[in-house]
Amino acid sequence: MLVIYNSLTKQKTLFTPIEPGKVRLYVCGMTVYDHCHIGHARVMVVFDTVVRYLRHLGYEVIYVRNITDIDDKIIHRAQENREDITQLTQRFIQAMYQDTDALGVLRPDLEPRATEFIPQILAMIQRLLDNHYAYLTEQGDICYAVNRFQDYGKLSGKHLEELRAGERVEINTTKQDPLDFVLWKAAKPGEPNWQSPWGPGRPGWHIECSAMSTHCLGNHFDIHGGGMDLQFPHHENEIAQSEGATGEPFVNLWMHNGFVRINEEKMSKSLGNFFTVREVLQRYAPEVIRYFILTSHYRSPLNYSEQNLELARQALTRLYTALRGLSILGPGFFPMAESPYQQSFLAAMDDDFNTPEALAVLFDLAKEINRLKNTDPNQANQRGQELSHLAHILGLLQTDPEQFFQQGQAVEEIEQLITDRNIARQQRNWAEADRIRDYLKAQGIVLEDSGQQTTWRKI
RNA sequence: GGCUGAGUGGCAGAGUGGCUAUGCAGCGGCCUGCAAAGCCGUUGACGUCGGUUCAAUUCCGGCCUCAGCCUCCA
Repeated sequence: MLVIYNSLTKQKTLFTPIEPGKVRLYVCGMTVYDHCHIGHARVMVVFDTVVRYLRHLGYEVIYVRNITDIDDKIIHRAQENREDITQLTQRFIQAMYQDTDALGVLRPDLEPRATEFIPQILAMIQRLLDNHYAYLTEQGDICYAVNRFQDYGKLSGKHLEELRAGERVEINTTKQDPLDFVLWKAAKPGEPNWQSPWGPGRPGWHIECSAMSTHCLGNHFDIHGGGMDLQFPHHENEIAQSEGATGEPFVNLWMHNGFVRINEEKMSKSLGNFFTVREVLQRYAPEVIRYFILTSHYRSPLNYSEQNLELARQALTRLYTALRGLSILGPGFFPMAESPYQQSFLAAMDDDFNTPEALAVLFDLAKEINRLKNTDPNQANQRGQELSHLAHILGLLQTDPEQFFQQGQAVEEIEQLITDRNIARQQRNWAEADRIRDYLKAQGIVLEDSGQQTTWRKI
């Protein structure tokens, strides 16, 4: 029985899809004006894991993750670069795919882009105007009238009065209420724009997600996700827009993942303390980054540090070591019916996607495999199969162990040296054998002798 | 100031009203030419002050500290 924490009710509740057996899920994706950083990687990996698990449970999942390809930051960046906007966004969309593919993030089923949904956006704004949730300002913008929406603040636990008290003074505004937000921005000279009944302009940030999610998944769908920082105002505004326009409940369950932190501080663009995925990939295998993300529960903070990445590398090494030398058929094969490991794993994942606990089960399994390797190779293979099967749900352990250990090293040279060393060992020339081993160790290659065989791995 | 969330052993990080989380590191042993890996055993913890209870790290309350949102942000 899958239980998920709902940001809307601030409680864990039994997950019940609107339509039995089907899950409709929307996640706020990237604004494509720069490379993915580790914070983006976390959203991608977390919800990829959610989708993988839902599918494992047998749900038919429609996973939608949008791309924001028009907004202020994109326009500014394009101006800075003296680059065409489409060229800029295309470039970073490609870069995003490189990063997410590396991390084992499966592509969403639908990936709507704001610029491709202008008609739907205009239609929704028109409905909001018709329903008196929106108004035209003197500047020609369309704004959402926050006080018209009864439940405004229900997601973030905020009240209009309190928000107003802390409001910063905005100058030159023609809004009726400082908390009102823009649905449609009238075009300024030189800015990209689209035709609308209210003149040329472009969509505000929040409206695209309302238009795209309801268009792709229907007015009322199961799960909406994103980073914690989107809870307010972005998701709050999405609710106001969608429910205001459709008159139906928008989303049953809101999931928000925690931040990546550096030195007890949020990793963010504005603080400038971020690492891009491609930077980190230069030093760590992609799977290490994925593992690292899954070591902490998705709602907890994730502390980024070189040391923690190193811990992740070592932990993953232990799992791959257990798999080493076994014959694994692939994640689809899993002959065992009743298994205490599988049971614990599923129980952990059923409890709001508790990946740290699920990973702990993988280590229990690894220990069992290591024991069995000497006593019952057949059983060891079976458990190895199980390990691979369960890890697959998390998107882990899907490469060949030797490949993981070798990581693009000059394999032939190393194996020649190992052969040389083993000849020396046969001749009981320990000095020479140790010299070769130390030489390789200095290059980060560790040798392991077992019986007649010598294996190696890159640290 | 308002609203969230968190404080667990050397580090990372789950969890539980009484029973070993897990990984890395440490200690003792097995294995090994010596190692490495692996296996067996083992040390070590729940911010603080009260309350509830036979029993609290786990429930309740106060306090302290930290992070986040309230402005673009995953």
